[in-house]
Amino acid sequence: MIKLTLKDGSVKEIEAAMPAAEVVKGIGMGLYKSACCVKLDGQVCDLRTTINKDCTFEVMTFDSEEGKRTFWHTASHVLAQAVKRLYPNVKLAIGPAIEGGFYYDFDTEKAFTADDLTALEAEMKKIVKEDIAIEQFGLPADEAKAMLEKMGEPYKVELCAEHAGKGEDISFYRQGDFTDLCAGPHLMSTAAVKAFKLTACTGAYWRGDAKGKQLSRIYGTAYPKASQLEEHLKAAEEAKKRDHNKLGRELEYFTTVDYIGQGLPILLPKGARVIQILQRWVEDVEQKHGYLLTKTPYMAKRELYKISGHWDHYLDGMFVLGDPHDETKECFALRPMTCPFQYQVFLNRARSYRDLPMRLGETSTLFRNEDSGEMHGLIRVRQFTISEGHLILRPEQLEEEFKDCLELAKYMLDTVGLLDKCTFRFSQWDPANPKNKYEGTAEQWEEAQAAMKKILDHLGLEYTIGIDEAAFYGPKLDIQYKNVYGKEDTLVTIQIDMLLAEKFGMEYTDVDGKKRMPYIIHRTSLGCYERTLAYLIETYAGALPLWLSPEQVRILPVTDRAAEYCQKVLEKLEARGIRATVDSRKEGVGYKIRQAQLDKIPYFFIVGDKEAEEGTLSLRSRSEGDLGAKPMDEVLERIFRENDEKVR
RNA sequence: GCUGUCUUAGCUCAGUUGGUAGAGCACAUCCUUGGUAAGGAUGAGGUCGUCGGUUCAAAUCCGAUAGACAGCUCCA
Repeated sequence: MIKLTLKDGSVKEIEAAMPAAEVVKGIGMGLYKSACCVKLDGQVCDLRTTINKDCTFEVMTFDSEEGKRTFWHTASHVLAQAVKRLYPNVKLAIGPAIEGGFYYDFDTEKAFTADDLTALEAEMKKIVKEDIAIEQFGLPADEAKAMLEKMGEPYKVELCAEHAGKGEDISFYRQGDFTDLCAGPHLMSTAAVKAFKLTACTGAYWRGDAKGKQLSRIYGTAYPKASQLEEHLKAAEEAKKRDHNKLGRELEYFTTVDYIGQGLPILLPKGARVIQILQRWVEDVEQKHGYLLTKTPYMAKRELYKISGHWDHYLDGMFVLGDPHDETKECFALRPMTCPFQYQVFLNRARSYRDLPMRLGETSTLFRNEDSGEMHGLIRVRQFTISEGHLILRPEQLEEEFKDCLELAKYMLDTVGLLDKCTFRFSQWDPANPKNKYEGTAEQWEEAQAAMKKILDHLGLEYTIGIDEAAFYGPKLDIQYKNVYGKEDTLVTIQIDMLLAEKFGMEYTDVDGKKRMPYIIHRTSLGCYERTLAYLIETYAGALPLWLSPEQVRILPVTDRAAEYCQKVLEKLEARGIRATVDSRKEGVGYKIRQAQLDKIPYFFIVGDKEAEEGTLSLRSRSEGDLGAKPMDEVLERIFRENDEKVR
């Protein structure tokens, strides 16, 4: 007798060992039909797994993350089968489930294009209709290798070789004429993959190595029901409408010009205004947090970057003025970071422990010659301005100061309304990194990472770990944000650096009169203003909170008889620092309202004879619509109050 | 940098198998003083991203190049 503890706590007994699928059938055929995989003692397992001992038994449907992944993984096999049927010479690489769907990488003579997807979808439809049973089998490593070689799948042979060392059988899945090396789990039949769509085809490197072979990747998504697929595709369409790269241009926050160059956006008056508001606010808040404002040069001689190590690591990514390799002549480079410039402030004279912590802040413009394929709207650019800062510390100050940096960043992200959707990543080095990216000794890295881990754990911060995501000089805490396409970038970073101080000969005299080397925290509070603006536009769909709106109030006169009254109201608004305009064009009030609404102005006043006479304002908000006529002071007071609150 | 797609008026897009370009919005002028999401009329605006090639003839076909988009790789 085998005892299975179900999700609801009840116990189901089975007479003898049997596949999980049979157990699920026993619970109910309805459940079996929607089952994707099972969790046995918390482990995700295939429905084919034989149950031969007591365990907890949980059935995972498409509603669960694990169920989705199994479903999408099978969908990727259906895709691969279709590709093999239509293009027998194509070689298979890998085809995992990912967030929101799946992809499969293929090695093909000619890369797939959007036109090929239609034919592939049709073939997939056939495979689903054929209701092909999916079977799993294992082979000893040498037999597996021989079979894959016979099948002519070099990438699979390579993957097989990797698994061979473990001494276990190599797992395969077969569905009719298609067999794939795969650890699973998978659905029981192709029939379940009812609604699917191939969404994109792109290039992707084998094993993520840009020097390696480039494969042709097909992305797709799939659902049990057509209605779910429709819903997903619709949601993706809706998300695209918030794309800052589109909306930001439409609303005239920024633009780009071919002959200025890639990654060099022009901030139009609205975008420039928002960034100015953010900058002034950040500088003021940082001052209150004890930061000393600095202003350092935008370029330096090559020698500075040689000391810092950036010359060796990032020469290709710098804008160099002069011949970088001609040592007989002076050579400058635009700065790609602020660190070594700001260190000079500390180095200006001999320092004592009494000077520490020294918190340096700067609104710093940086230049990085990104690869041509990297630029994206305001998110990835070649010139950007960051709320940069470096803290120079005694080692015992590290924890408290790091905590303050994090608190400050969280406060700022919360105030602008981005914190809710941020995630935290502890970016560590990879001791096995083949690119030889990291400097310093293993001991130094272990020390810095242990220090950061301790701090993060003390704070109880939830974070993921990013191996090989560290800077060359130290580990980072990255605050990540996703754009409307789901692509993640770093919004804010706080880094511990135990290496650069030594390179620059930074030291302080400690209490005991001995010279010691400080620790350094590299940090930003609100990140790059361009990127932050991009995320604000996407998060708010262009309707920025009142305090960040470039134009906060627009006054719409109904007739020019109200001009004088409008002017009076405008002056009252301006006296309190509200950014307001009067739309005095000779247009109908309906037309002006439509314009104000499309421009996403937070509040607008409709002002005609009635209001001028009664001393009122007809208030309209972009979100609540017509709010009716109210006494002028009441309306103004409401706006002043909301503006001061920085409410979202 | 790599793979794929794309580039026609300020914006969104039409433009049949090659025969030197159209619409809507926006803009300008005039009329309209109009009350909660588009009042009317007229007009201006394009060497079809750029350069080169094929052709009697190129927005249309070919090549190069610059931008844009998605993904990969990179991101101090």
